[in-house]
Amino acid sequence: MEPGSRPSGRRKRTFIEEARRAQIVSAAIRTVAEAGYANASLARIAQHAGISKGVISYHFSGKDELMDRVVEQIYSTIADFVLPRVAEAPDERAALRTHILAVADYMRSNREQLLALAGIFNGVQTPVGAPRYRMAVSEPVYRAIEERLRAGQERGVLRDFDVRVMAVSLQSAIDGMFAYWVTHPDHDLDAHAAELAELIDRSARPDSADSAGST
Amino acid sequence: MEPGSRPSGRRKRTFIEEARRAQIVSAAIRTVAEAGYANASLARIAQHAGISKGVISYHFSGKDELMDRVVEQIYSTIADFVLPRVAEAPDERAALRTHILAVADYMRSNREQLLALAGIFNGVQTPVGAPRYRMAVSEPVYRAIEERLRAGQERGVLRDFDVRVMAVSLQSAIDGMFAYWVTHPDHDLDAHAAELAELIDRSARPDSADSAGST
Amino acid sequence: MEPGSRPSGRRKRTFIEEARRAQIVSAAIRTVAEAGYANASLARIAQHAGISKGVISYHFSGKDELMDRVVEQIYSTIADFVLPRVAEAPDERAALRTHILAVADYMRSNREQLLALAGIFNGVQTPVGAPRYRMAVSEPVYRAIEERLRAGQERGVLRDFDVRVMAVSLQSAIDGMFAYWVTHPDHDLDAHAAELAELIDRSARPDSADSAGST
Amino acid sequence: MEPGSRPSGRRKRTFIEEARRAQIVSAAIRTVAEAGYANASLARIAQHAGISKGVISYHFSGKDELMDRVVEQIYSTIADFVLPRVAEAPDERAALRTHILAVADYMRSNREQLLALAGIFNGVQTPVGAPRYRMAVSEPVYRAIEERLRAGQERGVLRDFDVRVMAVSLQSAIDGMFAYWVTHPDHDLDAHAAELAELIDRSARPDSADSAGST
DNA sequence: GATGAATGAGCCTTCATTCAT
DNA sequence: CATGAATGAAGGCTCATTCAT
Repeated sequence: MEPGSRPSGRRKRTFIEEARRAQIVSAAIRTVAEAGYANASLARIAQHAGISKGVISYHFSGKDELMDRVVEQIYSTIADFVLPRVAEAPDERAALRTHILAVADYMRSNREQLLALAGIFNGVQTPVGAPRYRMAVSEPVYRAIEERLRAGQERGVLRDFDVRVMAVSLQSAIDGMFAYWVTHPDHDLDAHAAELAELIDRSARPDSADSAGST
Repeated sequence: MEPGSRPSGRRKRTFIEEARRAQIVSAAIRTVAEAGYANASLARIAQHAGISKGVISYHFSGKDELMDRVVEQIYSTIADFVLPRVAEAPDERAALRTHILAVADYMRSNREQLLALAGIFNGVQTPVGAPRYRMAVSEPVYRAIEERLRAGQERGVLRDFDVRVMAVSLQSAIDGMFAYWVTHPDHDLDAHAAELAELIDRSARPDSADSAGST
Repeated sequence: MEPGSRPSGRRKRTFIEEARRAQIVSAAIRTVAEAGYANASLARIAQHAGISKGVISYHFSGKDELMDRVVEQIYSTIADFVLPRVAEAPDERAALRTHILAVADYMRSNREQLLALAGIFNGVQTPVGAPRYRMAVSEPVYRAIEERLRAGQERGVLRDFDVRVMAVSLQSAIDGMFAYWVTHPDHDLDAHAAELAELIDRSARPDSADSAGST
Repeated sequence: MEPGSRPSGRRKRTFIEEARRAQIVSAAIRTVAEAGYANASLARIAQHAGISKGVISYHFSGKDELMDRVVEQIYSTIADFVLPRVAEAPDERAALRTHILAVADYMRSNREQLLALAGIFNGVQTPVGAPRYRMAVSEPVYRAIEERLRAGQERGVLRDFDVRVMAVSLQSAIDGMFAYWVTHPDHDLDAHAAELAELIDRSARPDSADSAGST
């Protein structure tokens, strides 16, 4: 019975098997980042990993599953970096600023993951046009952000905007910042992040507030 | 002598040829929207247009040129709709709001163009990962927005933010709005647009201002 | 009724039609010479001639007929140059030498025709592998040469070799000379021709003869 | 990791892979011989070999490499047959005769190789018209022949002709003999070869010599 | 007579996937 | 567990040819 063939059966994986999967996922990230999703054939990924093409098929049910794991892995790595920092912010308004700066901070040294994500997001589309990855993966992120926003609103440090719109706009602006950075490698990412944080803060703070409290 | 073989010579096109090109571009938009860039093969596009595959090669030098024309066409159509409305706004601060609402207004009835654009933007990538379309095509848009922003700053209706960051963030938030709408067809696009306009206005207006002047 | 559709009906051609055919044949020669037979598409030939693709199909029944006419035309032009010179040779032994030198003389200033011929000869093959052009076109040439050789044998100025083998070898050595010249443009064609003439003379002259009589 | 993708690294090949490559090369020879280079598509070659089209792409980097290997293989097979016989000849003058007879002897039972070579030589052309195969492949052959000729001249068994012209003419006459034979299957190849050997001997022997010494 | 337009077959290649070893 | 080998579909593209205008 092949490992990849079980959608939910979740068999225990051997250590060596996990290692191989991690190695392949990592090679996939590098490959998509370098060559784009369209050119990231299993052959090229295997070559990057220094293994044979068949191995990938053995460990993953197909290209789709591999890409799912890639996205999963990147997201969880980002979360591991960002969440602890955000948790330390004094309040939800400050957390917004921290969130933006931390993500930028992380991505500055992990461009490959950025490129891979972007490549996969738009490269893999279901026929009906609904990008399956973006949705499946973004929803939990939106939820988490919204929860924080709502808490801030209740506590009075954030004004009463639509949390979903804010979450979507925030995430989009961050993505846009990265996209711009990718095409303009000399762009000052940290300065951009700081400026964006200011924009978001102004759009989210209560009417009476000025910007004093959040730096 | 095939039409597509002229690299730059810009030969005069017959009426019927223009019609065919338009028909093919339109079919390409529909196809990319429905199936994603990766699956938008010339065969499928031809099928959508009800013509033979060779016709496309006859009228366009290749898939790349076709996609260039698609992007070009969509952008100019959007501009034709949005720019006149923006020009009527009383000042640059109001223009920001108008811009967002107008684009949303247009896109509400032109979802396909949206999907096609998104598909092409990330589907066509140069090996180094720099999406060639997005950059080439976004730059003029950024420039136009920036000019307006700077004018507003000089006139004092907008505060002194970094115009490039604002332009990128604005455009991203709009794109994000559409992306969300695409995956959530029941989402209230106009309400989202109004809310986004408010966010942007708050982040762009001078410190002393309140939201009174722009509604 | 289209001109090209008559295999043997030989309708009278208008002057303008003949001009077009000549123009197309000439463009075909240039194209095959430059790009090789495989790359000499009707489109490219039409482009060379500055006319539309359809014109060729109108005047010739197909690519095959066009190529037939090309070969025909080149052969007859060569014959027009070579035969008068050969006819002036004092005897058949001298004629051999003259033949070689005259052909070389002609080809030196008509490389394109050479290249075109070579391209067509091997480019167009019938499925059974018997190059149809070479045979159909070479036979009369062999016949003419053989006739002269036989006359020389009867008159005693040539020894008693197999005339067909001599004709084939002579023609091949000439072709080989040109082929070599084509790939080595700096090669001294005239010197080669003179040397080859000596080789042939030695192999064809009667046993008792020395080379004195033929220079 | 596909075998064909290694540009020069010369990886060790498995036995089974070599077998497949040989099988494909052999099928290619048969196909080109039967249908001509232009019609020898990978599809037809695969069909001849009884395998799927993809297999060829798997084992060879492309059609070009396959054809290179075909030429290589044929040449080395011919050399393996001819060279030992030539080496046994008493002197260089006799070697010339042996060379012609041996090649004819070999080709008599390997017509397909002949046809394939001819097809490839002129089928594959660089745009500038310089047949890449013929030159690259013929030069070493010319060199080898010339060396022998020069040795014969120094030893006094051959007269003092231009060795390059002789090599080209000899090779051409042999090729012409085969070409004729191909189009005239009933032609007596051995008789032709004997007659050609006589022609060459006469053109190459020293002035004083008669044909006595070489029969 | 000539053209632009359209066709559809065929080309070489790449690819995800399967399978025997 | 891993590999090399094979498959067959699909991709973009070129081409000779046909035909209405």
